[in-house]
Amino acid sequence: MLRKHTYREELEQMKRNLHGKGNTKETAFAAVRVATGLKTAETLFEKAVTPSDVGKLNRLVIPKHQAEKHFPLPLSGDVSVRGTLLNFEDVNGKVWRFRYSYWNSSQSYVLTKGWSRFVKEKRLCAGDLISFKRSNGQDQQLYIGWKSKCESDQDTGRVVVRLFGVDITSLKSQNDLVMKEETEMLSLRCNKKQRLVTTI
Amino acid sequence: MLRKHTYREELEQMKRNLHGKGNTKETAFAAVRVATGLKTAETLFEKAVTPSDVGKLNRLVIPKHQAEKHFPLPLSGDVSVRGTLLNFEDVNGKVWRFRYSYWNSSQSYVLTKGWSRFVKEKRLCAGDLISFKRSNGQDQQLYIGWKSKCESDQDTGRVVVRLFGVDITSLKSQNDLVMKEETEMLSLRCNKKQRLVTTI
DNA sequence: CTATTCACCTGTATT
DNA sequence: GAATACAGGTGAATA
Repeated sequence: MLRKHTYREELEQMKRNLHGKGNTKETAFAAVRVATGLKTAETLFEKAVTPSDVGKLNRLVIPKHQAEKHFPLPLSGDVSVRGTLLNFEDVNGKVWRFRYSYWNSSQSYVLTKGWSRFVKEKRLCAGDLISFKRSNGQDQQLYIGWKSKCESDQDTGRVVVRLFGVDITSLKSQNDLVMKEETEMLSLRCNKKQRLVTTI
Repeated sequence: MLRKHTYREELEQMKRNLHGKGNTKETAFAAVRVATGLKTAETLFEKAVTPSDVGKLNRLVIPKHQAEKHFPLPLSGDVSVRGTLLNFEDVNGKVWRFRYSYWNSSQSYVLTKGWSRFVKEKRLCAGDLISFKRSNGQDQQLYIGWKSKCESDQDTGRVVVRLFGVDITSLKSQNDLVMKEETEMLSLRCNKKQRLVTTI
């Protein structure tokens, strides 16, 4: 099913379709799949966020082993620099820029600046699962995903369902990726209203 | 009783005695008195520690007046620097390095880093009395002392009494300084056993 | 002002 | 036993 070699072509085709004539629903969905690149992104690791990760400390601890394996800090004269910025794209195509650094005092790797905004927008709760992925393509684009620990409550899909009264329960049986793409297409058109709901 | 002018001579004599022939018990006790310098240390001030001082805040508030009088923070361009490190020697000769700084938010002077370890090792409880002293000698060495608010329970002397079954109750009538020096001489020889007891 | 960010710190659980 | 990882904190600086 993976078609890495046609990726760039698909992206170009998507752009043509979106800005040109054939902007059908199906084309748009495909565009999202391509734009987010998740179909060819490998999951680097996942973490169930702790109360502290989503609390007032405004930071996410990256387990050391995963951090050093997947997010090595750039070196400056044989010493890791203080921090750097990492860009992650979410399933909606939104890019999140986080400050990523190492805290000497606690010997731990953390995402700091920008993280609290992600927690707020995604309504992350303790126990929710976040995932970090990297595109297999040339761009090595990083992605960030999230899943409610209880798929049946605060999930994005549910919110949209209640918003528009549209029965898309059948989408639940499909995989999360497709579901989130569908809900994203809805939220793109009704962004403000959804925000109102999601901030209740 | 103070014999400041003979201090350095006494120290030299102590060294000669310790490393030479005459290492009697009395000489050793004198050596401790000299080494700790407490006999010529003046007490700067005392404080009965509060529950917060020995609790989870991991800090000791130094009364402002005493702090500014005795522990002025170094200046850097007419402004007190953020913090500094102060070394205090306890009666056992152990050096405690505390971070000492001023908290703008509470307008108070505090000992932070290192303080909780002192609380734990000395088993400080709310109401216990701590004292700060400074050597009258050239070194201006700082000392820290502590006294249980209830001399008859967890005092260091008592622990040693129970440990070795030696009746040194008479020492109680002497001043704390001498008592602690005596008990120190015992603990120096029986360090491990005492630790076992004091960590019950 | 408040909220966020930053660079520290520590107790506890685990290895 | 010691060393490490990290969840849960802090004050201060900044936006």
